[in-house]
Amino acid sequence: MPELPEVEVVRRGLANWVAGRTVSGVEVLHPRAVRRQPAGAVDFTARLTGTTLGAAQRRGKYLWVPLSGTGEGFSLIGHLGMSGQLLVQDQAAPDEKHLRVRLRFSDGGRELRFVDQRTFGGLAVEEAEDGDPEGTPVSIAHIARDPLDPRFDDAAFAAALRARRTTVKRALLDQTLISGVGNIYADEALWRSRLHYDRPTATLTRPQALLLLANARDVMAAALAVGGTSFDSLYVNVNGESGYFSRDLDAYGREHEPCRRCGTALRRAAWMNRSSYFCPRCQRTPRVR
DNA sequence: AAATCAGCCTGCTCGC
DNA sequence: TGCGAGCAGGCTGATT
Repeated sequence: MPELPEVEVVRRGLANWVAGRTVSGVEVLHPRAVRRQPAGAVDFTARLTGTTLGAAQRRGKYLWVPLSGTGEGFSLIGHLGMSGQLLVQDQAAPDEKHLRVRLRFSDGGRELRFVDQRTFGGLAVEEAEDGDPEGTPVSIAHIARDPLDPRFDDAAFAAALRARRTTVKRALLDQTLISGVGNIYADEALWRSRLHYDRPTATLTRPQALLLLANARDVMAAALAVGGTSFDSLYVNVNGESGYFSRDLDAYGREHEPCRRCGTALRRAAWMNRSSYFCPRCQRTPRVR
């Protein structure tokens, strides 16, 4: 499941392979893939056809590609959801089973395909938020900056985190507070910080909040570095089977395996319809809830 | 206003 | 072998 590092790999791929190319044709094979387009697939196709793609941008897990020419002022936005992939493919390559959207280009080169098994992801063409100098699309503007963004404000984050009346993992997954963090990197950052997922945010000290942020940033940067090395330049995709599961995870998916700090068997707890992996010794359960 | 959570979606694995 | 349950879980929108 793509989180910030995986989406960043895709962004780089888009910047390398589709920037500067003009869209000659659009095919929507599943309407759900463009459900965020208010006027539907026909409108999506019309707005995209004939435009030229710019350099891909990213905030958290969202991507957007500014359009020029007939699409000036608009962006193609994308979210991979749980299972989305953006692939640069030969036109002759057979359609993927879960191919949802196809973009062809006027140069006759490889096409861009949006493939998504579970259709939690999607594409849309959207205008920039009014007055935003960075051209952030409307539906992305409410998302907080991510920790790899140079303009992320560490001190403001620490203060906002401590002001919340919730628990720390919920806060990490709240994309309006900090973006890009998903279930995997949340568990990794908490393990590195020796914090239990149910720790009330209000009980964190400022140094603890800053340490948690630093750990989240570090683990995502380290994953991005690994993702870069295993990135297959033939594709602009995240391929779950080709190396991203070999990341050096310390917590996620390691139930019953020894903690790399203290040797205690890690546990998995059901949490919010998902799982939390933690060390019961290093990450003590908060006494008061 | 902030916090919470059902629902969306498909493929795979497991137990019976 | 078939079948249902459980699991993977980010985000939207509704509710409290």
